[in-house]
Amino acid sequence: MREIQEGRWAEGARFPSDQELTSRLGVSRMTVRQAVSELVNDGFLRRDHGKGTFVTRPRALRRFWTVISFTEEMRSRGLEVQNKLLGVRRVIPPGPIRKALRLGPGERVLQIRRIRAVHGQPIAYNVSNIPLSRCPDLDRCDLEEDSLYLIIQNRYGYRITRGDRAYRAAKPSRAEAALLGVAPGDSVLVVEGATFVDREVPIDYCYEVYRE
Amino acid sequence: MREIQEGRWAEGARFPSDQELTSRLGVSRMTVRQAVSELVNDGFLRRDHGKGTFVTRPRALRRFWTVISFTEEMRSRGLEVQNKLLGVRRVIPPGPIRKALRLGPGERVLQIRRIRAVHGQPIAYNVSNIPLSRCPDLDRCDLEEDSLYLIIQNRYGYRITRGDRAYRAAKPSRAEAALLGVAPGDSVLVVEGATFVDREVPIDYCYEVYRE
DNA sequence: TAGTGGTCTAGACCACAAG
DNA sequence: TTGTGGTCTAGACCACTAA
Repeated sequence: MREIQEGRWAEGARFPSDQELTSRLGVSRMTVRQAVSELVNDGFLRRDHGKGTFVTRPRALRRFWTVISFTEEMRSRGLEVQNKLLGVRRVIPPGPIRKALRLGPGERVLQIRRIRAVHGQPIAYNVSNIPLSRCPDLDRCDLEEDSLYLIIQNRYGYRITRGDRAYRAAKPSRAEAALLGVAPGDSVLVVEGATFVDREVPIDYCYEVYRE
Repeated sequence: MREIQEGRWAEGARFPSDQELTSRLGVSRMTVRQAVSELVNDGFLRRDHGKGTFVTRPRALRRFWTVISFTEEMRSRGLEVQNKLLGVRRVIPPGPIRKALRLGPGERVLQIRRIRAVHGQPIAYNVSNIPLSRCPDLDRCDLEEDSLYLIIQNRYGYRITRGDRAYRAAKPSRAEAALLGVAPGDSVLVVEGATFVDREVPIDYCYEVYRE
């Protein structure tokens, strides 16, 4: 009973209710719901409790926020994210990071090390480096609770406009393997790069290791 | 009835059968199946028809290939991709692209323009620039059928090792809006950058516009 | 053959939204 | 109050797998 397909419905149009499909197709309601659920999962329909079922444009497959922010990417997939703070320090960054952030020789950054977990399983190890001159007293915020980029935008009034990322497959260091719960020989995905606000001002240089 | 959670099962271990859960928890089988289906969808369990249900490690949320290759990313989500070839030309690339690809002044690239579609809906506009010196006669391959990066690896023996990408939200050009079927004022995601093989040799400079 | 998952039935009660 | 989706029941038959 899978003959319900997308027949060029207009976006936002009302889709037949469970009851209507049940009687029209002569199948039981559980069967209807299962078929409709597939279309909902594929992003063609949206159910509103008490209101009805509606045709929706298939959700965008990539959006600026979902590629730039780990938290947003996971949420867009309907997964809950836990951030575990490993450490927060004010440090003078190494040369390449200083360069990428366009900082003067003595300027310090806030180095934030975190483990991102989904369903309690560690997924990624993340190090962010944020210039203190651009986000003063960032270490007074609740960095464990919510999206770092949300804080940067809401508390400091920046607008994040661009993200540069380099992707490569690699072997984790011993410490990274231990943090992610993988074998040292396993392959991991390393993502690295700067995030920019407003007029091309770098606000973060992040280094991430994803379990693969 | 959602009290079935992940209780640190070993990977590959057998999960209780529907029947066993039904009698053990005192609920009906449809209820059990719905709860188990959620765990299957979230990647914690795998069902094998006739064999049983097994614990599986949650699938990786980001892998090198799924962030580097559009085709692979869509396939990993269980979606079918269609590539529509708009045009293939041998051209001398503009300065910034020539620089990113580390080409000499007169060297030519194969410019490949494509529309990527999922479920018949256009999702992205993509322009790849591939040095002909590194992939001679690439225009003789079937570029519509399959993954460009698969061809580069299989036919030319390269191993793709790194991808650099810059992400930004933008407004589409009039031509891009028309190709993607969006309004000119809508926001789109622009992705741009080089892909590298082996010893940091750039093999592609791609420019992509995603519907948002 | 016995056990598993895949699908389906014909009901039921509930929570939510709108008139 | 009515109609909607969310959840659940207690069965049933089928296809697949392995002994």
